[in-house]
Amino acid sequence: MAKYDEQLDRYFTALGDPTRRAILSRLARGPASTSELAAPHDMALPSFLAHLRKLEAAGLVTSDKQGRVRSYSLTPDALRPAQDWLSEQRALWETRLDQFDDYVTNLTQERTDGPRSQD
Amino acid sequence: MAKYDEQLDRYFTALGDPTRRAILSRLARGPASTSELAAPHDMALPSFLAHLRKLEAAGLVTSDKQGRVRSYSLTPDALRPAQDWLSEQRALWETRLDQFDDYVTNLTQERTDGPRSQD
DNA sequence: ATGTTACCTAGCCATATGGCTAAGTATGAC
DNA sequence: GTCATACTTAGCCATATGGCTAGGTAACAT
Repeated sequence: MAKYDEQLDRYFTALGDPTRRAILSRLARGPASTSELAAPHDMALPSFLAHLRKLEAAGLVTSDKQGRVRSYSLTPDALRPAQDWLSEQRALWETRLDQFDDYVTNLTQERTDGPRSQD
Repeated sequence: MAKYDEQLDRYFTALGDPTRRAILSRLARGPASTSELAAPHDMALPSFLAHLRKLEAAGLVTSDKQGRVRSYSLTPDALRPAQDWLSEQRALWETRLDQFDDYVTNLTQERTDGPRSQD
């Protein structure tokens, strides 16, 4: 499964930067224009715009330009995919940690010197 | 809050790569050695090792070397922080989307021409 | 002791990322 | 029309990232 999910790449990569997470937190308090968003960040505007573009490419925010002002807001269900992926993984491997626990117990008791390739 | 959470940076950045997510999925099926993990990836070993190191630096996996074999396994609660951050953000902004809805309604009714800088 | 296996280190290279300045475009104000 | 505002584009630069080969080092096998 998963034929190389580039969207998920952009997603997590976008979240892996403090400036971008700060933007998201700020937007959580309501929509804002480019310059409003940029103000607290000590960074030239073009550099800042690059972050906004990445967030938008990742589907985390959307923007709408009216006149000369571009307004950004959070994409409503944007974090769902990440949460889904994470909880899926977590479920998978918590199950597995249990099974592994079994396996080790088993091994200790039986002393079967086999490899663990159980793929 | 959040005085620049570098761990969260490493975390999300580590997840933002298909090879590394594949490693995690593989490990969800049980611990494995370096070469077992590397096998399905068409990549030179040193390049692959770099991914493993990033996952470990992010706290997503742990490793243990016995003899000449290093075995990797998932860090049990590793995905919690990411999940927590995500659901916190989501809660925040879903609340806010409601509040914003209120705000807009209010604005439409009262016609108060105030700025929205409420940070 | 010699060889093989399994991993590690060092160093190189190409591209991506994240920052900058300078200059351009388009809208709103006068 | 002229000017200020609010982005946007273009192009430069330094560092980080992700890949490679070549050559270790340490453990197991013979």
